[in-house]
Amino acid sequence: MGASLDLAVSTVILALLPGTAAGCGDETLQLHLPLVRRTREPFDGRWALPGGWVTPDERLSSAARRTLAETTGLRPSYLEQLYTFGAPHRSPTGRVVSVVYTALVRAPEAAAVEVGENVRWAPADRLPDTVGELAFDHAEIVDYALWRLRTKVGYAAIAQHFLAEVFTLAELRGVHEAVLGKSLDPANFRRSVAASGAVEATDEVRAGAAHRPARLYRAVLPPGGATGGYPPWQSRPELG
Amino acid sequence: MGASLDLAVSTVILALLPGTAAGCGDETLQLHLPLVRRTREPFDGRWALPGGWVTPDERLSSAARRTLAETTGLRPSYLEQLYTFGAPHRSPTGRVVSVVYTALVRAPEAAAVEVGENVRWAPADRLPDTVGELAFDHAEIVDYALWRLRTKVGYAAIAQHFLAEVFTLAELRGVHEAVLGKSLDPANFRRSVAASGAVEATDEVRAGAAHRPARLYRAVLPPGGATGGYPPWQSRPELG
DNA sequence: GGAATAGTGTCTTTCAGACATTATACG
DNA sequence: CGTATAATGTCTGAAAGACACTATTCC
Repeated sequence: MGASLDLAVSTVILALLPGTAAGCGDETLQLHLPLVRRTREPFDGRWALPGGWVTPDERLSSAARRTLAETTGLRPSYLEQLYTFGAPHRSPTGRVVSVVYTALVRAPEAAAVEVGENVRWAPADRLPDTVGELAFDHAEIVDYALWRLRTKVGYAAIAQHFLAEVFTLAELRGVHEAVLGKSLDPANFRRSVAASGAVEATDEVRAGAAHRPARLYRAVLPPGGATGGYPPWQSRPELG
Repeated sequence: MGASLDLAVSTVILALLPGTAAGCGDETLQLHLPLVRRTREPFDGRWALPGGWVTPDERLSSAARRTLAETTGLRPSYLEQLYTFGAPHRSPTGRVVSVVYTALVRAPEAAAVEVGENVRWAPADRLPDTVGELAFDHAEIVDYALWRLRTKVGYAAIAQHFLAEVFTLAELRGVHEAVLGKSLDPANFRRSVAASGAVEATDEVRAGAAHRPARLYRAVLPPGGATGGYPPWQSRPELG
């Protein structure tokens, strides 16, 4: 029946880490992703997205979770199917179709990744400068994942997956600013987030800084009780 | 390397046809899709989405075009990857991963489809009433395709793919109304379409009706010259 | 009190929606 | 001339952006 081809999953894992880039001496947050170095042909020595083969009995999202855990040890706070890439000559070794996922991880988990000779974090916007050309068509895949995150953050509540369970609005705004690459007006950001109903105030504050303490908020999952009008699943466990 | 599984493509083909549904005696346009009847197990006798297996040397989108042409004879004016479904037990006969595409076809082409014992058009919103339960998870897939079309028609210029090369704004509005299932204010629709830059006026009009002739418009492809800020490809030939 | 950020108020612009009005065809 | 739709004008309310202002904490 089916053709003789190999089905893989790859994941664009994104985390917000302090900008290690040149000229960013400050606390600037920057999108980073973990890459793994290939240790065999094709593209031996080049950096690539974490991934692996799909086994017969697991769902695609489970394969994504498993392979990214195996290669990086990470467990994402958010996982979403991005796109399926299957051009005939993506891989020089034969036909490979890759179902690509996007994952978001929080900074503490990201920091726990054991970086080594064959695993490293790289700033998502400056991949060629830092790690050279990626293997396969992975550079294109990363570009698409970034485009989608940047557009989606405008209408869906996903930025919180970069943060802890409770967070201040300034922290949430920092995430948006880092993702979009521009600064946002604190007052207007506060209003639009409040109006969206995506967060609810807790009765706690974050004190300790040299200014008025900030209230802590928590993400509120689906607006209504149904899917909120967005993807039919994505709020259900997963689908496949 | 890869697991032993079968890779298929299926396509949700959508056309706007006069509503044949009960209670719709008028010119009401309604979203329809062609279904094919299965002639073997599993789901023998049930209706299913057109599709087939991916061959080793064709891109996924080509496989979608080929299989939908083979089963229905259609050649779509628009084709876009929707989602990849791969739950372990979607098919009782073994692991099947389906890359699903959405296609839009114009009414004249749709009318040319040879309907028969094993091919028919069905109204997209009333599938259970007209054709019973679809095979596999195809009902869920159709729901998702409809959801995506309805959300996308709000921000992307895709409704024109249901129309001929030139069209009046009333025709374009009729498409939007049929897709969204609600009527739109002609004046406001005209303004928003003009502001989007998605259409340009020709110097021709459509006369012959008992009222002032309507100007004909043509779709203008990518707003600027680049991708217009939307998916990195989707304006390029195809990718993946 | 000074510095710094949290949080509010307000003005303007933009845009969607409701709806009135004018324009131009056919019969 | 009547009718029907094309196309334009205008008003209103909601939301986004710019920015002034008040509130509260640490030092």
